[in-house]
Amino acid sequence: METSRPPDVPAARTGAEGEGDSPAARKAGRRARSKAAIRTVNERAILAAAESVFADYGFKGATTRLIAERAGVPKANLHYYFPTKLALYRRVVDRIFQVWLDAADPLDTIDDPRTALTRYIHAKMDLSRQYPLGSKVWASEVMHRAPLIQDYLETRLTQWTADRAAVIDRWAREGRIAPVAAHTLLYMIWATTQHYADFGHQITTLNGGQELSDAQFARAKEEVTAIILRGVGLQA
Amino acid sequence: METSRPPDVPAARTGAEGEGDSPAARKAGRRARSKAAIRTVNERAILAAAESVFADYGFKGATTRLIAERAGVPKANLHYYFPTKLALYRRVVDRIFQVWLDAADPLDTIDDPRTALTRYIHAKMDLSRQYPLGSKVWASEVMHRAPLIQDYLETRLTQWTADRAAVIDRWAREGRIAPVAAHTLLYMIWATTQHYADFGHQITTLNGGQELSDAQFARAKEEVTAIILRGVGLQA
DNA sequence: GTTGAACCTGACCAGTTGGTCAGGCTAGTA
DNA sequence: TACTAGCCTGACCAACTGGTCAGGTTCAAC
Repeated sequence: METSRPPDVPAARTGAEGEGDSPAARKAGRRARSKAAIRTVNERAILAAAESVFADYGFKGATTRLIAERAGVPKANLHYYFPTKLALYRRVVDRIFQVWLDAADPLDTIDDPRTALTRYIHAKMDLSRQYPLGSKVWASEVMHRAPLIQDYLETRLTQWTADRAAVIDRWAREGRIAPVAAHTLLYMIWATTQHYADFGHQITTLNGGQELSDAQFARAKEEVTAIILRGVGLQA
Repeated sequence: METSRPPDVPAARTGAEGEGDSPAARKAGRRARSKAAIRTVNERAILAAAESVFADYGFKGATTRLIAERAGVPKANLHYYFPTKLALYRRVVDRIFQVWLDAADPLDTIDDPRTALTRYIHAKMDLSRQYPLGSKVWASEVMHRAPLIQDYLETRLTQWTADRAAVIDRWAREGRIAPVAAHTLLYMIWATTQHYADFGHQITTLNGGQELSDAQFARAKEEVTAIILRGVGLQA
C-alpha cells in the first residue's frame, strides 16, 4: 500500500465558501492559529490528499482512511470538513474540470491555426507535467463510465467541444489546414498530451527508470507539436 | 453499483493447463456435462467477468463478489478455480499482454514505413474496438503505478520498445520518414489508438450518446492513420 | 455398481469499509 | 473573565471484504 506523500500540486482556490484568510493565517502554514486559517489549511491538505488517492485508486478503490492519513488528520476530522467520500470527490473533480477549461483559452482567442494549435498543445502538455493527478482522476472517472461526471460530459464538455470543432472545421473549409475531422484531431491531442500524465509511470520505466528530465520533456513537447502540425498539413 | 453483464469478448485461449475439451463438451456451452468441459466453461466465464470488473474498477476497487455474480457462479466456486483475487488478476493481465504483443507483428515483418505504420495503427485501432476491456485494465494498472506488472514493463515491454524504436530510428536516419523521436511516435500511436478504448465512454457521449458506428469508427481509423503518416512526413 | 477424484456451495471468519457521535478543546469576543 | 461557536477525535457501528471449509454432488473409470 502506498503511503508516500502526494507531490505538491499548485494550490488553486480551494472552494466556494469564501472564507477570508488573514495574512497572519497565511503565514501560519504548518502551525495553524486562527479558526479561518485552520479551516483553509485543513481543507487544502485534505483536497490535495484526496486528489492523490483518487488518482491512485479511482473512486471505489480509494479509502477515506488513506486520504486522512496522507492529509495528516484523523479520519473523523476529514468527515468533519467533508460529510461523505462522494462530496469530497465532487470537489476534487470540480477543480480539475475548471483547470482544464482554462487551458483551452488559445483555441478561443487566436485565429491562426498554427499558433492556436501550438499554444493549446503546449498548454495541455504543461498541465500533464505540472498537474498529472487531475488527469488521472479524470481518466479513472471516464474509464469507469463516468457515473459522477456524466452531467459535465453531456453539457459543458459537449458544448465546449462543439464550439472548438466548429473553428477547426472552418479552418479546414478555408483550406488553412488539411481536411481532417475536428473530433479526431481533438481526440488525438487529448490522448497524446494526457498520455504523459496518465501513463507517466510507463514512460518513466521505458526511460530507464528515470522520470523524463525537463529537457527531455521539452523535446517531447516540441516533437508532439511538430507531428500534429505536420499531420494537419502545416509546416512545423 | 453495476450489475449488467459484460459485453462479450472474443474468448481467447483461457490458460496453459491444456485441458482437452471434447467436441461434445464444446457444444455443451450453457449446460456443461463433462468434467473437462465444466472447467473450461467456468474458467472462461470467470476470466471474462474478471476482465470486465477489473476494467470497471481497477484491481483494488474490484470485488470477488461482483466478479462471481457477473460470471454466474457462487463466490466460493470462483475461489475453487482461482485461489486468490491476485492470481485471477495475473491471469487476466497475462492474456492482455500477449494480445498486445501479437498486434505488433507489422513492425517486425514489414520494412516499408508507410505500410508497416499503417498496418500497426490499424491493428491497434481494431484491438481498441474489439477488445476495449484489456486496454482499460492495462491503463488502470499503469495509472496505479503498475504494482503488479512492473516486471513486464521492465523486461519485455522495454525490450520490445527498444527493438521497434531502433527500426523507426533507422527509417529516420535513412530519410524515409521525417526525423522524429521513435519513442514520441510510439507514445502517440499508443495514446491515440487506446484512447478509443479507454475513453470510449467520453467519445460516445460526445457523439450524442450513440456509440461510434462501424462507419464512423472506420473513418476515424483512416483519419488517425492519415494524420500520423503526414505527421512523420509520409504522403497519406 | 462401486469408488474416488473433481466439482460445488452455504455458512462462516477476521479484517476493513464509510460514516457517526458524545464529549473535549480552543480561538475569539464581550 | 466567562461564554460559545467552531474545531477536534477516540471509540464505536453495521455493512462489506477476501478467503476458508466441511460436507455434499457428479462424472468417469474399473
